[in-house]
Amino acid sequence: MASTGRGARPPYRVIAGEVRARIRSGELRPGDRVPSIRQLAQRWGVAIATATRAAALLREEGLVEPKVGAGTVVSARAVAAPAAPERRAHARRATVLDAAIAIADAEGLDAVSMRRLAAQLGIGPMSLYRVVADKEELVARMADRAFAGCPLPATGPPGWRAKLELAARAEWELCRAHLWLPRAISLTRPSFAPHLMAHTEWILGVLAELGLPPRTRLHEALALHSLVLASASSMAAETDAEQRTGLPLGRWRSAQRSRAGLAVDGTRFPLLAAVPEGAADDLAELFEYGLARHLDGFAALVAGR
Amino acid sequence: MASTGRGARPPYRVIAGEVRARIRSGELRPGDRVPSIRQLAQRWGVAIATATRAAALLREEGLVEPKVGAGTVVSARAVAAPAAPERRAHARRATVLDAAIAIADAEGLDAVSMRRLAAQLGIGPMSLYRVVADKEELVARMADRAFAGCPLPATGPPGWRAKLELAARAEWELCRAHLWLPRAISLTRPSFAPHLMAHTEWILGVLAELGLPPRTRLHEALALHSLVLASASSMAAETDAEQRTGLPLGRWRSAQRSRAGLAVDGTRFPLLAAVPEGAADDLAELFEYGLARHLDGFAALVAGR
DNA sequence: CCTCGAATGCGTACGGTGTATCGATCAGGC
DNA sequence: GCCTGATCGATACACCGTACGCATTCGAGG
Repeated sequence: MASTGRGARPPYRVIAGEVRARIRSGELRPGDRVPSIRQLAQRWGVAIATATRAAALLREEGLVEPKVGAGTVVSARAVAAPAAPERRAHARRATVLDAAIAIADAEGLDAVSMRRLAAQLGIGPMSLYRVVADKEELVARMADRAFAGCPLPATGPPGWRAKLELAARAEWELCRAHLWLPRAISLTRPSFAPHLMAHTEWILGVLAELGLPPRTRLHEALALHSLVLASASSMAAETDAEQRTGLPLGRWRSAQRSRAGLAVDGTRFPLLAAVPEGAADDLAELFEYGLARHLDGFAALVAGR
Repeated sequence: MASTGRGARPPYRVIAGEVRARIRSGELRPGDRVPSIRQLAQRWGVAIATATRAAALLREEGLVEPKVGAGTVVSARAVAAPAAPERRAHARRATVLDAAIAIADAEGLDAVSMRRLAAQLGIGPMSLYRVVADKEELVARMADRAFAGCPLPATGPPGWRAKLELAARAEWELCRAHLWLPRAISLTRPSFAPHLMAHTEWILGVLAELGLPPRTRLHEALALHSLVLASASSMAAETDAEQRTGLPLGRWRSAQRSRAGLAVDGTRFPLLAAVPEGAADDLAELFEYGLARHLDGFAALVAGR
């Protein structure tokens, strides 16, 4: 939760809202010039940067189009081609996201703070907010960009099962390379980013030939996705904890047992205690188990109709 | 990551380490008195509380045994039974955890900060650290306590499938009641807390009759667990985002589409666009779909041997 | 009785976080 | 040379987890 609570909106939002209302009401019509940034700043008694932020908000919403040197006008209808500054921001984003991904890969997602990232890039922390609105958006875009490294072939192997396995394993491998990915994705709203959507689209394409109702197709695609993420986030939690405590899983378990004062050895949880040492260590094996069972079940569904 | 980085250990750990070294080296032998708390405090130039903390650490490790009124001596071998103060801490923990759970239920896991929780209880923030060592431990214990509200019958319905469905749905319902649970659990090391272990134990009990190798049994139990958590964490992310942005999923999607400048409507992702509106909204249905497919697949595995 | 270990509570402080705002400067159309 | 919008570095705020200091109390040996 941000420092600004539920009710108190920051000034730049108030200003943007006022202008937006004037546009909506028809007082300002398409083509009209909206108050300049300095006019806004003076009118509201705020700094230029604040007025700039309000203007940027309106621009992002597609309500206005800035003409450098000639003021800002109310845009005609929808957004035209993204203006030059938009393209520039897009280019900057790439380097910012790459740096953020590098940090997350090396030291985990928690190490990616705005200050740290800015320092890495040699810029001020606040400069990042010209490229992303939020930290949340930063993380979401990181996840999407990482997903770009998970390309699926135009024509995969023959058979739907091999194709689905391919897609699931590709995503799994991606999560293995970027351990922060599952956390970043589960923070995002489901299927936000374009590359992630492309992945889902590919799977939907595989499912299209099977004669299932569209609702079922979507369920299957999302279920596969969840399957990968669940295993991957276990793996991430595991290696993360291992790094933090310095103990591998086995040793940690026994340490916890004695500390918690639990008599785990047979008396309370005999079956759990009987599990062979290190049976859960190989998360990849666990993932393959879950995938196999799920696809077996799905095959039964497909064959059944 | 805590403020104390990798290298700089807090003083109380340094003190404890020093004493520990003297015990390990044989300079202090079992039965010998270790320096009193006040002696330690004076010797290191720290407050009594810090020396107490160091002594508490050694006590927890079972290296020393305090004799009230007669100093602290190096313990003979292992730890004796947990003393009365341990019980008192246990009782206090319950009220602390209940308060924390209440906050998390009402306002989400992020609203549970040490300060906030302490304020709720009318105590100082630091008093919490007498009951839990960490925020991490707090969250883990919260999850475990919540899991206590997920009791499974001694003798469930007939048939392994009905029993597994019962267990999975019980966990699902629990996550539905406590939306923060999936996040809290995935932060914890897998199967840490006793109640969670009891759940796993119950499932292992169901699987015991099927004649599968132990490794497979564990895989199945963990797979079921993951299945529930994956769906539940999607649900949590969804309702959380809905609260924050105030938009339900459908509206948010269209807003994002226009903002991101994506032409989603058919040109780039035709299959995704063709999915009926609101098909992914019912997470419960998605969960049931995943559960059914998985159990079908597992049934095939059971029948196959 | 006196002293010691333990528990408790409250206050302060440090270093971190995300991000709103300020003030000044840079680049380009009229 | 005006004005425009774009950009940057620095400051500030509120909050976080938690280490540490200090004062007090309790209950059990010596």
